[in-house]
Amino acid sequence: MTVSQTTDLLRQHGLRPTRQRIALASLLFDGHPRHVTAESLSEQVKASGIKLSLATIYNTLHQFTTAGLLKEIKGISDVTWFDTNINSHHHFFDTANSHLIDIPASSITITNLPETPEGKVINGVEVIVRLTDG
Amino acid sequence: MTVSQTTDLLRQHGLRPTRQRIALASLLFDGHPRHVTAESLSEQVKASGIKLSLATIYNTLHQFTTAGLLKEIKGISDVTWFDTNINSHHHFFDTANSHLIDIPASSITITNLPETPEGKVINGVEVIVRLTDG
DNA sequence: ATTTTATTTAAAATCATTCTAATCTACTTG
DNA sequence: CAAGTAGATTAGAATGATTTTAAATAAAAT
Repeated sequence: MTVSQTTDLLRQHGLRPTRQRIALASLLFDGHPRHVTAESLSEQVKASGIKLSLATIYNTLHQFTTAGLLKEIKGISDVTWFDTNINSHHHFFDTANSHLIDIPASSITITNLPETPEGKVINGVEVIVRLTDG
Repeated sequence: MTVSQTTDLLRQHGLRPTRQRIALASLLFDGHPRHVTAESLSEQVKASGIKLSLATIYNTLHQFTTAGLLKEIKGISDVTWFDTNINSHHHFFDTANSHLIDIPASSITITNLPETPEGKVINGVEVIVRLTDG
């Protein structure tokens, strides 16, 4: 993606095409699917000789997410939950009040899962159904 | 559950029945399913007039988890991930190296999901298939 | 060119969680 | 039952991810 294409992309999403956003968008939207953390992206940025503050990387990742250019993989809030139900099961997570509700394992069927990568085994499957006020 | 029953439960799982563990086990294993964070449990503890350090609550939650009395709801590690794939899809999470691999949404089927609670709507479904070296 | 408004940044702050090192308590052995 | 020892608890410091603050800078509008 050229700088001018990146500029257009940013403008189309209501974001000023700053030097920093252009640099990050160029790294992120090269056509290959990519999973990044603020830290991993910061390392890529450094490796490519650009200097950006970590705060800007956090800001930009959130702005891109709000703009619909990225998706945040959320899990269940940012704290660790423990469950007295030790059987295999899943959860509703009510984002309005951070409450969890159990979903029986029997409610979820997984079909045509891609092959697990060579040398790896499945250790657990966790399904989170995120609820908001309707 | 009586104190002596709680004591037995702890011993059966190789844990010394200390005052603190008995207090926490009594709160947690009252027969009702329960979802707690260290913080929420700490508040319950305070509300019931007992004094325990937060470090002990963290220690104990992990010990109970290791002993198989609790299950930790893990999500994807402890950092926030962003994905350039904005379509609905799911993930393998390789715990050995913290790598994510996309799973197409079409691979997962959800059946007989319990009714969503009154006034709530489903905002998203996230499936995490945890991988370990096998 | 000037002004307005948004963006970036370094540094401090925050929040969940873990670590440290000292004290204490449960279990074991004499 | 009295010590001893291994394990547990704790306050407080440390850590690590993320957010906030407030000042400096850059983009857009006039």
